Amino acid sequence: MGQIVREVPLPTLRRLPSYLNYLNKVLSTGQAYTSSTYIAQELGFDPTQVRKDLAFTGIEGKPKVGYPIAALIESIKNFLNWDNLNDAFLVGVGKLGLAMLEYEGYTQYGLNIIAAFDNDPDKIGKNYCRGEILPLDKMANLAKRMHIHLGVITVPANHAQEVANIMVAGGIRAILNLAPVSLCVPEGVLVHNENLAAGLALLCRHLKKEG
Amino acid sequence: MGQIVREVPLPTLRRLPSYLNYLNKVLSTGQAYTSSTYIAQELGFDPTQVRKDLAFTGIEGKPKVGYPIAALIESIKNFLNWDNLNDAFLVGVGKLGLAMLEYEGYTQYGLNIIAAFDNDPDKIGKNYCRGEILPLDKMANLAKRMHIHLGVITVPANHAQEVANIMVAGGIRAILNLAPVSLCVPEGVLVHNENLAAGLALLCRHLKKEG
DNA sequence: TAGATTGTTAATCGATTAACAATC
DNA sequence: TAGATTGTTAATCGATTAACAATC
Repeated sequence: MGQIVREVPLPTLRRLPSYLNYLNKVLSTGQAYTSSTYIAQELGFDPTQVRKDLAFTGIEGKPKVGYPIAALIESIKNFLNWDNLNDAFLVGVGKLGLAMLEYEGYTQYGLNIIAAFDNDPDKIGKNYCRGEILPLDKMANLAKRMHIHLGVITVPANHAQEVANIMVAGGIRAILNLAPVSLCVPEGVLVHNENLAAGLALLCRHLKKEG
Repeated sequence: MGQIVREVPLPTLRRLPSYLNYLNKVLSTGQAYTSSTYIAQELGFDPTQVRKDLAFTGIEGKPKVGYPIAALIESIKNFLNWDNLNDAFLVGVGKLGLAMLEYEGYTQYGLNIIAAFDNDPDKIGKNYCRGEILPLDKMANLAKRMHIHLGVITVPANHAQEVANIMVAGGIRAILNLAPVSLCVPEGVLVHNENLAAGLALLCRHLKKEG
């Protein structure tokens, strides 16, 4: 697994998008400043935690006043690399893949899927909302040529590792894996497994406890 | 012996599905026993952690031998309430909602979506793969009558809280929220927010660091 | 100023990892 | 038996929360 030197705590990184959501909401009301107390109350966090999290992004607050909202949003976005879109390739144009391709909102989170691949001859050449489905065997070369570093895997579980290998061969260094398996990748490549199993475990266990 | 039922650590709960994945794979090779060492190696965990996690489900291993795979799978499934399917209502038949409805694999994770709701007149009455889309205003009553306790939210962010309120009114006690907002629900109701923002934060930050 | 708020250091809490006796 | 493995207690690590001086 890709081992990374981690200067920012992972929980902090995971919370930053929540701050962004809240801050955007408050900004649209015309407010200019907000404080860790308000943010914490709204999101159910601890105020100290909020201050520490935000400090990682480099923002400086003003005692008595709080944080300038617009600057704070920029600071978080910059920290997450969300001020520039990260171009990505998606592999696996099934139902889930198509839903990903057609959803517009991911640009808000720095993700810009610019091409989709599959190895099903029935799909290759077909058009989706924003382009044509390309053959999987062109992916690695294209990724190299276009300097794509982010990949999205939406193939069935039994093909996910194979696709990951191809992505790595194409120079991709960060993979959003929506297949329900954990993947092996070399050092330096980061995989994030996003599948519903863990969430359902929490929810189903909760229901079991409550009877 | 009469044990104090200690609350299960959340990280443990999140890891249990990974064990299940691995164990099912090994079971299909015909092996009867496996050990914490092997499991840990395969999944990149610590062997002690594996033993502690598994102990929470009530399984007992045999020194020198390890854990009986079939029994362990049953133990985990039972612990997660995944041996019985949890019937669920889904609200919001957009692209993502439809992908959820058409994917068959969630039954493996204890989820069984038995009805889909929307408030778009153009969608109500239309059929998806396994049924008819129902009007949202029938949802709360139906949930009560059918004793549905699990809900899936796949509406746009700005309607998610409203839908959550209706679910709670209908007696739903566990919500899988796929809209990119955090929801307020009363004590006793568990919401799991499943959106890609946190994962993308990790991946995009990784790319930024690596240049 | 007075009071709210930041930024930081210290204390607490919980999860992970290490050590090891008991087991078959 | 001998050696691998479990289950449990102790040590470590990291994140959260508390306390508080500095600030405007």
